[in-house]
Amino acid sequence: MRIGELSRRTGVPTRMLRYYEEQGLLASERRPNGYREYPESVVADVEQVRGLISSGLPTRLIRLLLGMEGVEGEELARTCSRNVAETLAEELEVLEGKIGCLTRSRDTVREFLARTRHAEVLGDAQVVLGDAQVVLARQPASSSS
Amino acid sequence: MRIGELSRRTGVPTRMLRYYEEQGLLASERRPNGYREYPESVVADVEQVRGLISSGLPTRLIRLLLGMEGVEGEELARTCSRNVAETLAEELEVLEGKIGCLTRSRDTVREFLARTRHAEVLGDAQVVLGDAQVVLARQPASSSS
DNA sequence: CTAGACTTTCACATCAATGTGAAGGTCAAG
DNA sequence: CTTGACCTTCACATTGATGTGAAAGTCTAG
Repeated sequence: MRIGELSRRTGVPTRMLRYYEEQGLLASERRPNGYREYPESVVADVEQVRGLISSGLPTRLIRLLLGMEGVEGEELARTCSRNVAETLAEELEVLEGKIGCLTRSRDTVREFLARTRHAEVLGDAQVVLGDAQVVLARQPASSSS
Repeated sequence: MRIGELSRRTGVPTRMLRYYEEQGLLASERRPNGYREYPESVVADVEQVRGLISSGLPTRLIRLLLGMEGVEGEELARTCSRNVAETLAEELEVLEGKIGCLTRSRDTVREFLARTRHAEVLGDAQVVLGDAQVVLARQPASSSS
C-alpha cells in the first residue's frame, strides 16, 4: 500500500510516517516511480511506534526494541555483547519505572472515577474494593494519543 | 527545605523545579526574602511529576492527576461533573494504552536478555518459561530518566 | 491533453522540555 | 565589609516531535 492509505488506516500523518522512516523506525520499499510501498504488516509497526513514542521512549530505544523483535533463534541473542546487555538492562529499569508510574496514576484515575456519581463512564464493568481492583472485562486497548 | 536541597535530593535541576511550579505541577511557599520553601513531602511529588513527564503525559493531564490525589472524602469526587468524568475516562484509556505498549516492550527486552549469554545483568533473579515470566524479586523501581 | 489526487523532497515554524547564562538580591563565615 | 554559596527573574538557545507549505513529478479520469 502507498503512504496515503497507511496514513488513513493508522491515523498518523504522512509527514510523521516519513519522519519515522528517516529515524530508522519504519521500513519501506520503493516503486519504480519513487513512491513508497508498504506491506500489510506495517500497520501494526506504525501502531507500535506510535505507542512507544507517546510513552516517552526516545527513538534511539525504539530502534533497539524493534531490532530485537524478530530474533527468534538463539544465535543472534547469544552473540549480544556484554556491553549491549548491560545497556539493555538499564533501559529495562527505565521501562519498569515508567510502567510503575503510569500504573499508579491509572489506579488513581480509576479509583476517582469509581467514587464519582458518573461511574458509568468507565468502559468496563469494574468494582473497587479497598485495594483490590477487579476488572470484569477489558478490551485490547485502542492505539493512544 | 530550599530549592537547592530539593534539587540535590531529587536529581532534578532547579531550572526544572521552577518550570514545574510555573506549570502548576508543584507548590511552594515563599520565605520573607523571596526564597522558595518546600515541605518534606515535595520530594515524592517531584518524583511523581518526573515519572509522569518521562512517560509522555502532557502537563495538562498531570495537573489533573495531582489534583485528584488528595481527594479522600466522597464529597469532592461526587461533585465531579459528568463532562469531567468523561474526559477522565478517555484519559484512562490513553493510560491503559501506554501501559500496554510499555509492558509489551518490557517483556520483549526481558525475554531477549534472558536468552543472552549475559543474563546475569538482569537485576532480579528471573526465569522465563514459554509465555510465563516469573520474577523472583523486584525492588520498588527507582525514579526513571 | 488537462484536472485533480496522489506522491516526492526541502525548508521553515511551532511547542514542550530543557540547557545556559546574565544581572542582581540574601546570607553566613571569616 | 567582603567573599562565596545560595537564591531570584528574565531571556535566549536547543532538541525532538510535529505542523505547514512550496515546488515538482506521477497517474487516473474525463
